[in-house]
Amino acid sequence: MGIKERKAREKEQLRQQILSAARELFVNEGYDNVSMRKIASKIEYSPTTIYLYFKDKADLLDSVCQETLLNLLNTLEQLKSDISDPVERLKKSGRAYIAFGLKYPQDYKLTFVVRPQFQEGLRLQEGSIGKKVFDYLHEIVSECIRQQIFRQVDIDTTGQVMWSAVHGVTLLLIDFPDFPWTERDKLIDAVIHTTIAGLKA
Amino acid sequence: MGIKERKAREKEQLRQQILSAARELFVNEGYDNVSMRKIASKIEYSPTTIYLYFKDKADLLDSVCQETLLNLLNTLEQLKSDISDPVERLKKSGRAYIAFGLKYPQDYKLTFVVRPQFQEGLRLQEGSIGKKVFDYLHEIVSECIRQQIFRQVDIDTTGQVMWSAVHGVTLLLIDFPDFPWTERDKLIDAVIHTTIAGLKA
DNA sequence: CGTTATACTTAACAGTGTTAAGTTAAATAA
DNA sequence: TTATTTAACTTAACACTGTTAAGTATAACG
Repeated sequence: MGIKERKAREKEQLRQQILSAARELFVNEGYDNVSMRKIASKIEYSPTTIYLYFKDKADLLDSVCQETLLNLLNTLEQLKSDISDPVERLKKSGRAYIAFGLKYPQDYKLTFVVRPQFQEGLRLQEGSIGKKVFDYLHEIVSECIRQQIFRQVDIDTTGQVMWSAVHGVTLLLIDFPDFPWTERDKLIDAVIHTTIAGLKA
Repeated sequence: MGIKERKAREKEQLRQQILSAARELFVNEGYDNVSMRKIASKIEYSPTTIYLYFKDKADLLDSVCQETLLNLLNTLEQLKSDISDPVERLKKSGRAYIAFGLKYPQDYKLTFVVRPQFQEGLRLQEGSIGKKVFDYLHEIVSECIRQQIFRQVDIDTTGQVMWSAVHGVTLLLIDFPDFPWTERDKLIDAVIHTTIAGLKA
C-alpha cells in the first residue's frame, strides 16, 4: 500500500505549497488585495484547484492563521524553562509576544484582527492553539498570584489585563507606524512595567 | 447670489446623504461587503455619482471615520469640566473611551484598524481629529504627572501606555466576543485601575 | 484491457471598483 | 427670448473578483 501513502504525501505537499504561497501574498499585499487567481498562478495551478484543498478564501486565511498561532506559541514556550522567577518570566514573555507581533505585523493582524472579522463568532475554542497561547500567559500570571507577588484579584481577570496591554501596544505600533511614538523599546518596556507594577500594587 | 448658495447647500446635502448611507452599510455589513452600487441604490442614485463627491471607496471610508473620531472627541470632551481630580478624570475618560468603542464596535474598528490598512502610512497629523483625541488623553496624563501623582516618566510615553491599555481591551472585547471573559465591567475596571496604579507606583 | 476513481482544468455566473463618454436640465450671456 | 455654456448625473464598459458545475485526462485497480 505504498502508493496511497505517496499520493497522500503529494497531496499534503501541494496543500503546503498553497498555504505558503497564500501566506506570502497575504502578508505582502494584504488579504483583500490577494485573489485566488493570484495564489493559483504563483503555484502554477488553476484557481479552482485551491478549492479541492480549502473550502474557500476564509478557510485559507484560517489555516494561515493557525500556523501563525503555532509559531507564536513555540516562540513563547521556548522561554518557559529559562527563568524561574515568574515576574521575570512574565516580562520576557510579554516582550516576546509584542516582538512577535512586530516581526510579523501582517501575520499578527491577519490572525487577531482580520480573521475575527471574516469568521464571525470565532471563539478561542478549548484545545485550539489560540487558547493555548492565552493559557500560556494565564499560567505565568497564575504563578505570580500564587506566590502572592500580585494582588489577589481573580486569575482570569489578571490574565486578560495582561493580554489587553500587550495586544494594545502591538496593534498601535503596527497600525500607526508614523505616529510620533516614544522610542519603541522604551514604550514597550513602559507598557510591561506599568502593567506588572499595577498588578503588584 | 442666492442660487449658488442653494446649489452648494444641495450638494452638501447629497454628500451627507451618501456619507450616512455608507456609514450605515459599513457598520452593519462590514466595509468589504458593501459595494459602491449598494450605497448608490440606497440613496437612489447611480453608482458613479458617488465619485463626484468622493475620490474612491477608501476616501468614503476615511470621511466616515472622521465623523467617528469627531463623535469620540465630543464624547470625551463632555467629561472635561466635570471633575477636577485628574486621576478621577483619567479613569472616567478611559472608561468613556472603551464604552464608545463597545457602543459602536464597527465604527471603532473601521477607524482604528480597517482604515490604517487601506490608507497606508496614515499619520495622526497635527491638527487632525485623531490627534486631538490623543491630545485629550495626553493632557490629563500630563496633569497627573505635574501634580506628582504619577511617576516622573516622560509624558509622551505615559500617554501612549494609557492609550495602549484602553485600545487593547476595546479591540479584544470587540473581536473575540465569545471568549470567556470576566464580567465586562470588571475587566474594564481592572484594566484602568491596573494601568493607573502602575503609573503611580 | 476495461473500468473506476482521482486530480485537475475550462467555462461560466454574478458581482466588484472605477473610468470615459454621453445626456439632460438649469444658469448665464447675447 | 434664444443660444451657449456649465453643472449634475447616468449609461456602458473594462478588467477584475470568489465560486460553482461540468468536463477531461491520467493513473490505479480488478
